[in-house]
Amino acid sequence: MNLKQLSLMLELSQTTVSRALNGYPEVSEETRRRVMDAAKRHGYRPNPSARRLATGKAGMIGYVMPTGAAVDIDPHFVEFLSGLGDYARGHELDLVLSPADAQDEETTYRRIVANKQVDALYISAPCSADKRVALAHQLGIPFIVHGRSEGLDFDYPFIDIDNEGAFHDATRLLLQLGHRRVGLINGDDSQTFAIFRERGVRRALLESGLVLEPRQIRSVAMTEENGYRAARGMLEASDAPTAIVCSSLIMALGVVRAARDLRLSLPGDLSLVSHDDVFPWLRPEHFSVPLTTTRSSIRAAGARVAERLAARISGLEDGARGEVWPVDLVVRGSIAGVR
Amino acid sequence: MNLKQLSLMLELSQTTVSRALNGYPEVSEETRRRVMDAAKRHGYRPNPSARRLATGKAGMIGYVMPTGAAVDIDPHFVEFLSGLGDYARGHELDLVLSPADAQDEETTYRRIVANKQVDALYISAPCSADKRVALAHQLGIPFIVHGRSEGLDFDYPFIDIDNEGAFHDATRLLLQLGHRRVGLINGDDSQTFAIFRERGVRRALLESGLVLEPRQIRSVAMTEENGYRAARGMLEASDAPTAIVCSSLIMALGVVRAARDLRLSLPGDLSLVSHDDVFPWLRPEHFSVPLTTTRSSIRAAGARVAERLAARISGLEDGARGEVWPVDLVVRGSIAGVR
DNA sequence: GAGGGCGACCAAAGCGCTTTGAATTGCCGT
DNA sequence: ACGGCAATTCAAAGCGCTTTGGTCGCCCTC
Repeated sequence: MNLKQLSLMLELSQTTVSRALNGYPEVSEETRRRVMDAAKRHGYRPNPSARRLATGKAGMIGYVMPTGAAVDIDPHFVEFLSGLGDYARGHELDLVLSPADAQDEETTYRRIVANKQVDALYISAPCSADKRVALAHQLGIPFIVHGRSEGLDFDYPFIDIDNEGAFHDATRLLLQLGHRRVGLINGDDSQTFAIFRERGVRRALLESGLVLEPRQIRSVAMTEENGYRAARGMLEASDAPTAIVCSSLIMALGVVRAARDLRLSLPGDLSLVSHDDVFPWLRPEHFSVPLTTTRSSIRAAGARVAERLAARISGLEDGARGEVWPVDLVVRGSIAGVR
Repeated sequence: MNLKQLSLMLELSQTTVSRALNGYPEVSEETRRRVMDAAKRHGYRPNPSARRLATGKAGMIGYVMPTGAAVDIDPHFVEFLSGLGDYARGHELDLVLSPADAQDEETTYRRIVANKQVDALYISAPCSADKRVALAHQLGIPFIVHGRSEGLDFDYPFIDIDNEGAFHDATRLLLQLGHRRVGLINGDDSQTFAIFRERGVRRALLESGLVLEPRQIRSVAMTEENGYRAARGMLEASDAPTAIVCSSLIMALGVVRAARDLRLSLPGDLSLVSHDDVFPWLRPEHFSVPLTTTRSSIRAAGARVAERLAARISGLEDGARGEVWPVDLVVRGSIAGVR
């Protein structure tokens, strides 16, 4: 059943039927009702390929996915995707993942924009002066950044959590508990979120007249093993921290293991705070010692990104508004006053 | 630059240019070279929307992603995706994720097939007599199942790992070490992989004249917490198992935690084997006691699925060949002879 | 030398929509 | 009675490809 057949059946022109269906005002209410009705009855659905060709709109949102043998997709991504899907489902928005060579994402961005394969895209895990953000901006495709990029000479729309505030507050709490040597086990510091978190820790320390020693900070890919190594490295040193702030639950697993290997008890010998993106399959309250966390649902962020992308596509949103979400600090058993 | 301009420029018809570009034989080699050359020089790329409308082929592969507030996407998915992307990248194949109401995926399947939004799709985590597999088969769209479904009255193409063999071998090894009470902490047993794994354990036990008691088996969603609960439940019982086989590393984390809480040492008091899908961020060799695992890279499976989907799209593959991959049994410190 | 076959190319008809520009109608004011 | 105007409707021209159904030479065969 295509438009032609439907219009023949209704004894109307394709124009009128098309307009009726797409809510244009210049069609009488009665006609619209008739058309809508017939369309529903015959299960007519406009062919998206044809519509795409005619309008240039794809009805899809895109994500350029870096791939390569050495590239590991962040497990956070799947939770983000859940959220995106939650929203997109109700709006018949599909998501297209375009795999790209991690060394050369630009080609892929250019391709999907030139081909009009998607109406909007989102960019995740930006670094400073992120090339992709600059490119999307320059190509003029609607986009939302999940996270922030610093050092670009234009504004852009984003949603991010208050990483600096979260880590500041976590660190301040530890300081209030009497800790003086606080270590930071951070994610890869080419990424903005890690920079902000470090900044938060530093600011809190500074407020107490302390500084973050280079030995007390590690920036690594967020795996269990890296968490372990980083923690061990710090904890075996002579000026071992009495508290550690850590950027992901997965690394926190490694930190806990390191503490155990070194016969340090939590929270007696070591206080630990981790950021928690809220995975259903690994919860801080179920660690052997329940973990104090800075918590923000990455899934909720996914849903919000989808919502804003949809708004941008339909012209309901424009401009460069950035949204920064506050982060919960959830206190559990893994922190205590310093001995 | 579109086909028309290019053909004008070359003083050839659109037909000939199109054929030259698409490798049809009825164009002279010289002309083809000229065309190819000009296309490259002017950066001509056929408009995919137009091509789609004309051919009905989308140049994309699809995945219907169940979503909903209560639905958690499996973290395995992201690794699978990595693999898929690794292959797809080299072939300019994009993946479209169509979010669907987990209660009613059929509507979404029908939509994407009717709209010809994708040329082929893959189906993951099938259950017995999986509706989606039946539907894809019936709708006649090329597809590959990652995993298997039993109880369908037709054959279909799939790739799966030898879950039964893996769990059989793991269990047999434990039996050879003298264990007589082996527990199984399995994934949700509506899914085929869990059924096969259980079958493998049962078979191995049977070969030693043993049976798997209902108390010694748990089928749960694969979270850390569920692993913990299941292990605790088993280990606190009077006929506690001396060895546990477990379906995922994440659950194994919970099992280890339970053992620790109960002051059971690994492998002294409890032997543990887990299945390992090979995540970069959580490795069995880095558990406090290195874990013996049945190992199979889910990422490799993703790449293979993409490869076969591409082959199906281009007509290089058809029929219902199923591929079953062997699984490594990697022995590490978490198992020992029974005391 | 007529007929057939073949290699190379082309004009035009789709694919199924949206959108432009125009036509038709009824109604109002003057 | 007539021009003007708003409300509806329409025919046809795109969108940029692929594919059908040719044409046009040219060589080969009998």
